[in-house]
Amino acid sequence: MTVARTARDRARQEITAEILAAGRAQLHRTGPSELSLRAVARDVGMVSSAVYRYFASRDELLTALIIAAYDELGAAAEAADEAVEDRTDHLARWQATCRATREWSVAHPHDYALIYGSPVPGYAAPQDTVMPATRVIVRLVEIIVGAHASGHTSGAAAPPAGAVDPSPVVADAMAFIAEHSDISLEALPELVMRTLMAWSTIFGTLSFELFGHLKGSVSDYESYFEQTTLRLAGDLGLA
Amino acid sequence: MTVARTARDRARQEITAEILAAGRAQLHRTGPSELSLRAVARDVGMVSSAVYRYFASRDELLTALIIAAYDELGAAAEAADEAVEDRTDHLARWQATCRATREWSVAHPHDYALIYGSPVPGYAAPQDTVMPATRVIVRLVEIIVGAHASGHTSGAAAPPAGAVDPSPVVADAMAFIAEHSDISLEALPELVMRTLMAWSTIFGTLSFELFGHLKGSVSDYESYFEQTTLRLAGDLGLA
DNA sequence: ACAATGCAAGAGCAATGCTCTCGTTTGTTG
DNA sequence: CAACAAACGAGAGCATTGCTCTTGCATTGT
Repeated sequence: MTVARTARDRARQEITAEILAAGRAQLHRTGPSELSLRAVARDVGMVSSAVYRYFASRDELLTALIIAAYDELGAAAEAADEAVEDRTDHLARWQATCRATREWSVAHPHDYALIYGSPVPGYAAPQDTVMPATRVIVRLVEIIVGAHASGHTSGAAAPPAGAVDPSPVVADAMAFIAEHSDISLEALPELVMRTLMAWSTIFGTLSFELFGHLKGSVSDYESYFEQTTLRLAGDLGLA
Repeated sequence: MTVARTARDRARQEITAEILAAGRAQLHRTGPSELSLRAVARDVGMVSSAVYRYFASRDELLTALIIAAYDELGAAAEAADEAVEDRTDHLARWQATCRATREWSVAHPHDYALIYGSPVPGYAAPQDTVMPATRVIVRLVEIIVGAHASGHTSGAAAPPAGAVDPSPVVADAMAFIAEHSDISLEALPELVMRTLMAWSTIFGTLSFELFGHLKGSVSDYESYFEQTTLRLAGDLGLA
């Protein structure tokens, strides 16, 4: 956060925040594709053209909202993990992190759709969004690798017959982790593979729930999710 | 398909199909939320108001396109399964069905986003869409249950310690299968639970791939998907 | 042959994203 | 302190959207 020097700078920051908040509020009422820059302008008592002094386009406003959503979700997940007192109970940490992810998602379905739903066409996520987007999965990786490093594991799911060495497939993911964190996961490609799968399962399940694909198949979404993440933890060898 | 009796009926069916095709084509160029009824009208050489004789609203056009997409995907998956000659090789059938699902999805990303992305706000999927939507998962269930019924299985993943009986959680799904198919899966709640999870993983993975969430983590999407479904098959006990 | 119906066209409404041009306010520089 | 440049808010305007309504024309079944 840069310090606001002049009064104008301060006003600019404030108004920018106001616009973002109004956009946020409108997002909760309508939905990503329905977000109207004019309506946001009305909410903050400005004329539509004035908003363009702060955001060059509707997409730029969306990008800011996307980053905010990623950060909020990431913070919620991290906080839930850190609230677990026994830091060696990796299963509890895993479940808490997953649970917080779901709770934030069902509490903010429109924000969830904004970041995990279909991208708005023609909109390419700028680089600013990638770091906030990784917070949840990075935390999950930390928990899993931490468990394996400290030996708090039971047997993880073994690769089935016919499976090839997943090293080349997950090489990029391993490189990313190696670069952006101090976690060491050399010689654990199968675990990384399973972690990616679990990650996909978690958000696939949430998307299914929030987008209505589980209607008719599952009634108690919370229990279903809980049982799902529990089995994923088992597959990952979390004791 | 009802037989077109009068010339007027025939023209109506033809024009309806033309509108749908134009909508389809436009969808491939832009995206669900960008689909413009006026542009579709222009494509088929009509004025926008004329289209309303065939579809009461933009949402109704979208619904028709959604059903078409579900049916196309379902048909592709079923055809891939049926192309496997050895009907007892349930693993091959599973992999073929999954592979076809992905192939259709990457070939039709916009149609995929239409059915598995964020729903358009205020739009509630009408009842007509639910049966076509179930074709893929029903086929997957058939393969899995068929394998278990005929004994072509190795050990499926066991529920981890602390897991509760998933029966109540998956009761609705079992009731649905019992009603809409002749598959018998009594006393297999854990398998149903794992099947739902695998289903979520498959489409979670596809959503991640198509919506750009795997960028930077996976480079060879095809191999990654293949290895993913292979492990899911293992978890489901497919030999 | 005729009345009823189906249909396409056009005008029109409210709303959208975005651009451009105005004065006005603000901050910096000579 | 004065002058200039940059930032700013307001308003008008453009092209576009989904949708409604009315008006005629063509097709249909009797």
